Amino acid sequence: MKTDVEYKNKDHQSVEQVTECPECGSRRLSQDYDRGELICDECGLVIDETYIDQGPDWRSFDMKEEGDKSRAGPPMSEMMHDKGLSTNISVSDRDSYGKSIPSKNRAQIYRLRKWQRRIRVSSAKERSLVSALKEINRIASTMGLPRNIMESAARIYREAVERNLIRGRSISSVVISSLYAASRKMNLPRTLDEFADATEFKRTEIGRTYRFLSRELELQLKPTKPQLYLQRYCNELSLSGTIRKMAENILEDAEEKDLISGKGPSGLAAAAIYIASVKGGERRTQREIAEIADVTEVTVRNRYKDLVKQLDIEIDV
DNA sequence: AAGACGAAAGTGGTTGA
DNA sequence: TCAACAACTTTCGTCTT
Repeated sequence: MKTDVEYKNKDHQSVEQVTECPECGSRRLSQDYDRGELICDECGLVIDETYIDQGPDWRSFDMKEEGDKSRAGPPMSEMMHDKGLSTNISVSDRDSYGKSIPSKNRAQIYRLRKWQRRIRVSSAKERSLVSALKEINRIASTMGLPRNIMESAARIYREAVERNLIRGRSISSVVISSLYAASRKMNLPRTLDEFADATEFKRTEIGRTYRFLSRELELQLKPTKPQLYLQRYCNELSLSGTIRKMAENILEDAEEKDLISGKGPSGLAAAAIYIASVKGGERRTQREIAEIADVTEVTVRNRYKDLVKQLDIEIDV
């Protein structure tokens, strides 16, 4: 909870200057843009969770080009109801040369603008889409979900609207379920409980709507792998990459022996972390881990006893 | 005193008749 | 709609460090 705070950068100015790992001094850092993280190759420490790709957004095809393309205007985004592509007529009464427009034409321009607005946000569908996208943005921000999840959720929501799946359901329940689905799709899952806590909906409601969306849109998401929780939990417990790797191996073995399916993934992740933390000499109590993973100590206990027994792990407590 | 342990009863959700 | 069911939780007394 305390040690890795120094490495996180709140303001992005200083982010680029990080060239070596504060933990082991290695200069081999890699950027995981999908997760928005800067990670040390040697020890696996997450140096910055909010790393942003500041490179050019296009490949360049020769050396000359490299310098000048760089960032070229806002990217097309699912987060804008028109994907950021529509035209807007300026509000000033000037033409493109900056000369003022004769007053006899002003009325015409005004009408143009009016119609432009109407075309842009035309139907009721469009208008509700705008508010839904705002809602996605709001919830994702409070939960600290990265941009790609928002984009993905927006895509799922759009699809749901197009297929008329909203009928009989509240917009916000579909919004939240889209976010939940997106978080799983992007391999950065949050539990239903986490979404329930961040919103006014109950877990069951979100789950129900999610299953509905999943079926109708054929999202085909596989059950959440416990491994996907390791990164986040280990971070919050200030555990090193070595421990995370150990826990990952344990879960990998468990997966091969078919001990995973049917069990709650967060409980399994918690148990694997507990075993790894004890064996790797960075012990955390069952309670600490249970708290982070949002399960009880008893569950951590039961899962880890299972794993130890079935995988023949020796462990001295 | 804190942590780990495990038994037993309770909870909320799924499934299948 | 109801009962069986599995996973997980709550609670609590006991043992270990």
